[in-house]
Amino acid sequence: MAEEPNRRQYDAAAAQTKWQAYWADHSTFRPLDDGSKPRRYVLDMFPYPSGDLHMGHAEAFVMGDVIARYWKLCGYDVLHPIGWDSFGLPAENAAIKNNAHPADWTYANIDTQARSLHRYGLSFDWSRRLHTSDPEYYRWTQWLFLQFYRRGLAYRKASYVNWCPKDQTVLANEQVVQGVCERCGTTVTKRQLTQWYFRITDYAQRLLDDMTALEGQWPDRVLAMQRNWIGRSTGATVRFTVPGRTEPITVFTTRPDTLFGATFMVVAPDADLAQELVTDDQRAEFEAYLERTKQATEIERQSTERPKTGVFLGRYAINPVNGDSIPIWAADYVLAEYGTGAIMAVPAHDQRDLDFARAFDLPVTMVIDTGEGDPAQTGVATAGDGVYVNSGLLDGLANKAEGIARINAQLAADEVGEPTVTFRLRDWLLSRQRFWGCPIPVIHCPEHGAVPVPEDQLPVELPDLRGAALAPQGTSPLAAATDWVNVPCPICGRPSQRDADTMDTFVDSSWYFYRYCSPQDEKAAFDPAEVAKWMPVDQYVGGVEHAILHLLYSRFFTKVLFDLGLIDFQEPFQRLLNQGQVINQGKAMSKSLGNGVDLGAQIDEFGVDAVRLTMVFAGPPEDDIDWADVSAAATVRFLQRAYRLAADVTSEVGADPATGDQAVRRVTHRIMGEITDLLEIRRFNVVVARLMELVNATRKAIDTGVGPADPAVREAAEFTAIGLSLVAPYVAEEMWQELGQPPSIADTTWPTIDPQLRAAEAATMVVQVQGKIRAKLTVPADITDADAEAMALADENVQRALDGRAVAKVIVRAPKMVSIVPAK
RNA sequence: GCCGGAGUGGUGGAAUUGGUAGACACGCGAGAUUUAGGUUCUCGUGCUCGCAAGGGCGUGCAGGUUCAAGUCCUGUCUCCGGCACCA
Repeated sequence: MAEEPNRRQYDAAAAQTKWQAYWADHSTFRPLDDGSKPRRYVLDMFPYPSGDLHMGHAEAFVMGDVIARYWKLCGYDVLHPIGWDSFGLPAENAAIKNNAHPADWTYANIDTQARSLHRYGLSFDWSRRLHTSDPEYYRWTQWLFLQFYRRGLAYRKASYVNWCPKDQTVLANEQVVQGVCERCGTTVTKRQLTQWYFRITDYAQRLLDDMTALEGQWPDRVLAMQRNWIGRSTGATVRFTVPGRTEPITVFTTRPDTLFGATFMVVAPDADLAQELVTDDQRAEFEAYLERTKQATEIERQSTERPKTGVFLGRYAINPVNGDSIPIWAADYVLAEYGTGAIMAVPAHDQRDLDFARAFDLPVTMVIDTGEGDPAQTGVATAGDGVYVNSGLLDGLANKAEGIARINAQLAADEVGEPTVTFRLRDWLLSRQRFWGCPIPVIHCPEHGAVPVPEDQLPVELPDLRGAALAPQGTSPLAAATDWVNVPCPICGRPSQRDADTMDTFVDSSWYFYRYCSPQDEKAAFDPAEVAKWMPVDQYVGGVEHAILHLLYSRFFTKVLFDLGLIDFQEPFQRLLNQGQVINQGKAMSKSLGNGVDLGAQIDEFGVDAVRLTMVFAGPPEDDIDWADVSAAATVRFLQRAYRLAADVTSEVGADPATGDQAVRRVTHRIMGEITDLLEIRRFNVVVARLMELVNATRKAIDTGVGPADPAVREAAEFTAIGLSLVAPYVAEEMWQELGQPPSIADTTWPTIDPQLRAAEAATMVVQVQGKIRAKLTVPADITDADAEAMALADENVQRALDGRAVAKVIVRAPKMVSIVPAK
């Protein structure tokens, strides 16, 4: 049945079209940038342009939008920009398939997403839009790379790297998840390659230390994950002399106090050290073992259940504390990349060492008696506290900290070791053998080696390759583009080659939030003066999937920019909000499960406001939303109810609410006060619940109370519209217009709450006798303690509960509660 | 194993500093409107005993502190997320 035009109904589709145009025409969400207001920067993690927006985007963006719109109403000059992280593999794969250029697919998808973002009613400043794949952007990614290079923070190194056989490219450590490629799920293998790295390990301690400032501002789990990833561990380095070798072997241990129990050593088979130590007699066996190790996938290698394997290298080392000669083995349970790639094995007190000792019949010496039995017999290594035995200077001691201190002192005195800190974090491998990324601005000259491209020749633009020319070959497609690759050396002019790899796309996204501050700058990556005005970011919003990669890299970049003197702060994001996922029927949406929910279809059916409001109301922002558990249809009904309040108000614009009904005002101010508090602590779902209460209360006031002409009802309806504008901006604009107010509601101000009105609502007072509630009395909000007590004792239910007993004690918390303790 | 988080009705979830457990919704039930279905509106809805008035129980489990515990303390179980042969 066709609806007649009705001012008591709002038409979601028409409102969307109308207000999108209005906001664009009036630059409603472009910051004034004139210094007249305090500034705030709200940043959403920028999307990757793979197809249209999905439900997950919708949830993330609405959370950021609530904050941005709230701050704008509170009188801040809000920067809320948007752009695209537009380099990356899917574009390249699409180009190969369609015999096209990756840019075709990329920019077409960006257009699609941009239209959807407009429709979704987000308060973005579109004038600052950027794409990381634009030469105007990646020119400065290259420039930043060169600054890192000059500071010695970008370097080339040959080593075994993670290799994805499907994508035919190397991966950063952070991109290998449980032994498989984070992107395509293929099992990752190892390859020896010479690649570019960023020296993020130099910043490990600072990255760790500065997290204390983020405590309470970032989710605990993100901080925990980063700490975990950085993996600081304290211990000692100990040098073991090796007969027949000038250099000692250095190991790292967290338990130097167990040194007397070190009965053998183990080196990583793929470390250079193993190659060098192995005797000729053992070489054949070692080489065979090394080959097997290299072929083992990460998954096999990481399996804890896997039996220990290894090979004796034919050499011995001297235990520096007791002079014992101990054999040196190679085994793949020792990692070449961690510590020094060699360990002292203490089988009695480390389960891995004990498993190895038992497998190869090596001696086990208990040096800490924990009373749990000798590990050599039980097969269970003991790691707890106990009394030192067989430990020379430590014998009899029962304190681990003291034991470590004493042995460290001894090692220092003998000049064979010292306290040391080691990190799990490894340098960031940034080369990728792919086309659709930022070219590394380096030219390899036979004479001068790696030569930076002069800054005035940036950007090094990508050549026009398409289709099959982009197919994975194990080397970068750029290497085959001879016209592009072959260039003269910038120093000597000799025939040289460009570096044919591109950068990890996480480099692009590690600084985009700086670019937003001066997006059209042609002279610099960013204008330090603009950055000083807006940054650091006040609120960052995005998925927890970036808890380590993107956020750690961005923090690293920020510290380097600080060291370069370009900025004066060391953390880029002051507050972080991780919104949850949108799932359906208990599971992540996926094609194979057939449980996908299409955002566009939801919007077509319910309207943008209802979809946004449903997302916000579903639960706390960090929680996952199961779309099967929520009802967008119910939200549509609520929005219509809210709209009808505005349509019903009959008082004049500007009618003084002070002349209106005070009971209505008390409810309005109490609820809006609560909403303000809830916004500060980001409980947006409860904000919506309170708005529903306000709508219900105002409805009642109109229908069965003071009626639509009371100025207090106008105030309630206006406050409702303003509160609603954060979440459901289109219906809020319609309400605002219906109330006779000039557009846009986004240009009004957040209501001032009258604290007296807020506090003055009548309260329900609970009376407890012996801790049990015996009465609920309605009392004035300003009741005195004495009156409250008297009222409580006068209540007949209370008297019945007292049952004639005398009152021993009364605790009064007027106007909420009176607690009576009877005498025994 | 280590680190982080969470356990509240049939469901999603509320509950600043200890002070009415279950706000607000969904769902469900009853009624009104409607030719019917849907919509809309009203009332009810933690469990339990009771015709009722009014009791008893109740925030994973077991203790404790307190006039008062979802909230604090001790122990314990379960689930989710991250890391993990990291020396």
